[in-house]
Amino acid sequence: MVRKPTSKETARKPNMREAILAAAEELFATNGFNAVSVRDIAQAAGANPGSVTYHFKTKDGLLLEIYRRHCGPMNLRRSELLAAAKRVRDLQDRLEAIVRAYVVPAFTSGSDLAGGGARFTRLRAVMSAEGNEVARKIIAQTFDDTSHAFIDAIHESLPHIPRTDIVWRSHFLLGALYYSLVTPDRVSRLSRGEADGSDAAGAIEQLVQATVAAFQAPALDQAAPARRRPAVTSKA
Amino acid sequence: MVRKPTSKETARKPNMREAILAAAEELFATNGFNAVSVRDIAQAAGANPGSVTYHFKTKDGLLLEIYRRHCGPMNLRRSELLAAAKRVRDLQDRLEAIVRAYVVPAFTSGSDLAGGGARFTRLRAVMSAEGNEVARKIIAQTFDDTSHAFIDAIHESLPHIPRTDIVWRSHFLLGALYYSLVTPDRVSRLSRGEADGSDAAGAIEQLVQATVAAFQAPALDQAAPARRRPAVTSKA
DNA sequence: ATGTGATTTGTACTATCGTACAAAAGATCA
DNA sequence: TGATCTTTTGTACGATAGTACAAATCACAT
Repeated sequence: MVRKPTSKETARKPNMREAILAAAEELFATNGFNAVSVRDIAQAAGANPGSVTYHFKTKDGLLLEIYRRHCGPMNLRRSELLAAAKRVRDLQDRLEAIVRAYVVPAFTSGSDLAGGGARFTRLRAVMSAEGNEVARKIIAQTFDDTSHAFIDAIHESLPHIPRTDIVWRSHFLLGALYYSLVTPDRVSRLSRGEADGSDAAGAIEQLVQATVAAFQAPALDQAAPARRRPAVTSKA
Repeated sequence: MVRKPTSKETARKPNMREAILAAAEELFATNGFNAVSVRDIAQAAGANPGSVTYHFKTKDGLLLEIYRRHCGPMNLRRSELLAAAKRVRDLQDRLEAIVRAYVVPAFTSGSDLAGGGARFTRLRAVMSAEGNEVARKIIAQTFDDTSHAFIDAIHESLPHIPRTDIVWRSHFLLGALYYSLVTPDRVSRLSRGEADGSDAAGAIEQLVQATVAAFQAPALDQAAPARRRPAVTSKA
């Protein structure tokens, strides 16, 4: 023991496990689950392929651990922000605060790592699109409670809107949120450089503003029955 | 030539090529590109694996042909509906007609097959999420023109909203649209059976209603500067 | 210094992938 | 009917997938 830095929280703690998790998260979020091989992940993490098996047993196990790592903190943060939002007096402000409480944790860090929130949310978006079984199970049993809590809170702010409409609009919100993280470049392209799709703060403001308005739209049933003029059916 | 039914458009034309295209479309749209093997597709189409290679050379070629098959008709239909929508006098009605012109072809049949529009749109959603290269190229050079046309039309209906905001909100619309087709079961689940996420007509009405309201939301810059109270930052 | 448990490495196995290609089968027209 | 072109079949090849496992290495308390 000649002044060895105890290797705890001091100089470098390579911590292969963490490196693998981070690399897998990044690769899965950008390329999908099946397009990324265990060897790809190992290489990106500077690890040996066998090391992945050692720490996570299977590729599914690795994905599972990524979810476990993020779900708790993100839902906790959402709960905190939702509780705070519910205390807002003004009804309009409260609705905006609720939406913000839902959106912000998805874009920003869930716990420690910078941009981790956005990366994990993008991962969820991609897994959802691919119909990943592991993800589907976790999502349903981890996020549905949170989703219901938000839907209920929004419904309380908009009692005249049927719950069904609130559910649909919440669904649209999540879809818009996901898509913003999946292809931010499309926004930059279509705006001809005027907007930056990768700017999280800008995306949040735009999303919150648009979503609040969408929630406040009149309910479907009571939409002025005199002006039904869909103009939908063209000749095939 | 003894009255042979010329095999054109008559009795049965198995047309393996079409069967393979349909099977691939379905499988890609629900499982992603890499999760589906050429053998899976062949089996689902009742064809031989080698037959896929014969008709489409490569797996990428197969995906490419799926896009080629749908892009033209869908964009044509959108153009027709957009042109009709632009002729609507009332500004509010016109905006709704424009949004409808964008949404409806994505949910309904692009040309002949029932439900083909929704299936192809779901395919695009999944490919987009997976960052598929083949899809990315086609999308950018095939759909950006249409997107710009819609953005311009919407901007004309809402001249007081900056184009950047319109772009963002159009982006949210597409994200919501995609997500509705990717996980319709989530709507059914969260609404506790009150809504059916698989009901295309219902989804369209909800999406149009919510989106029109989102487009009509005040612009970001001029959002009453006195009421900035984000209530965002919690104690990490 | 040494023993012990945790981690990393290297390698190998089997399965499946996309694709190629020759042979069989089917269609078409003189 | 026989020749020719298109389509389908069957099989095979090299590459790569996920995972297992023994050996090597490391961390560290004694």
